[in-house]
Amino acid sequence: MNLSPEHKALLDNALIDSGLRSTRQREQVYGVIMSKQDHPTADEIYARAKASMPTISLATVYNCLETLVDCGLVRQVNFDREPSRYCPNLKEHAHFYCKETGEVFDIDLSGQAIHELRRQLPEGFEMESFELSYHGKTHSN
Amino acid sequence: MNLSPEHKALLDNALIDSGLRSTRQREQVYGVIMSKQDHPTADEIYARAKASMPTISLATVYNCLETLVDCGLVRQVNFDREPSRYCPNLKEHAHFYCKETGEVFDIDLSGQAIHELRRQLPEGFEMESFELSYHGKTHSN
DNA sequence: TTGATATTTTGGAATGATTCTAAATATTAC
DNA sequence: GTAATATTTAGAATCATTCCAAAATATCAA
Ligand SMILES: [Mn+2]
Ligand SMILES: [Mn+2]
Ligand SMILES: [Zn+2]
Ligand SMILES: [Zn+2]
Repeated sequence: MNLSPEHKALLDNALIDSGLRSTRQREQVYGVIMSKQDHPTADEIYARAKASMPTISLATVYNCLETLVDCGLVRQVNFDREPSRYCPNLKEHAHFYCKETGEVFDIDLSGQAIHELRRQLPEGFEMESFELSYHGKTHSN
Repeated sequence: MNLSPEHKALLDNALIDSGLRSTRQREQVYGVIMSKQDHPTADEIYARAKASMPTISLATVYNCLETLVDCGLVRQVNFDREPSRYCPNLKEHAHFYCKETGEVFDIDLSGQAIHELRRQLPEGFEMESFELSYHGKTHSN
């Protein structure tokens, strides 16, 4: 019950580029992730997706998530060994995990910070991606 | 079959400080981790430990690892959802994961880089730790 | 359209790292 | 020593995720 025309087009193009088909389930899962700016687990995405598509299966949610991640439309985010979370924010950014509430926050990174991160790699290390996560508590105020 | 007197003292003090007992198995697991500068999984640590202590169990390895991590003597390192790895390097550092070989490398971080990382956090986020991991390939030469 | 073909979805079984359990051992305190 | 406490151990349980094979669906050519 969502997915803007822009996102629909993004999805279809990405799928076509990968030689994959556009399906109701893929739209639904992508829509669920895009419609809320948070970091849900597969289970949470399954629950939200079922609300307007009661027949979708958990296996399909996992399949769609893998597809979306592989197409670069969604980011997979892991904290320690907890269940994976999925992030709609494609900008290069970090995550803050609050150990009190379990909430996850996006943290923007300055160009300078990203540059500095790259600079740490010695000769011979070809970085393709990095993951930066902060753990701590948030002052609720 | 290892563990320098310095490490033995470190271990005993840390255990005492936590109200825990010094045992052969804890020494063995700590010795295994300290005796090689790499990032073994629990299974690998189990295999190495068994070489000189054939009766040690995998459950005990897991128990010892948790104890050592909680005492701050060893770092637990995770890449995506792969089995946890354990790191003897207590300095604040990052990890480079080579997607070709699966090897893990320690990456030193400059004070400037660490400062820059801290600087990214907005008001209200109290960082207790951070994890930075790079993914890519290494030029073998 | 129609049917052939390739892809996707689905429910349920399998996987595998880790954790749990409860009995056997080891360590510490008295 | 003996009792009290902590630790180890083997095996069972957990649980997120992956695998499987059958049913449903999408695509394409005629
Ligand atoms: Mn994947
Ligand atoms: Mn732990
Ligand atoms: Zn995010
Ligand atoms: Zn390390």
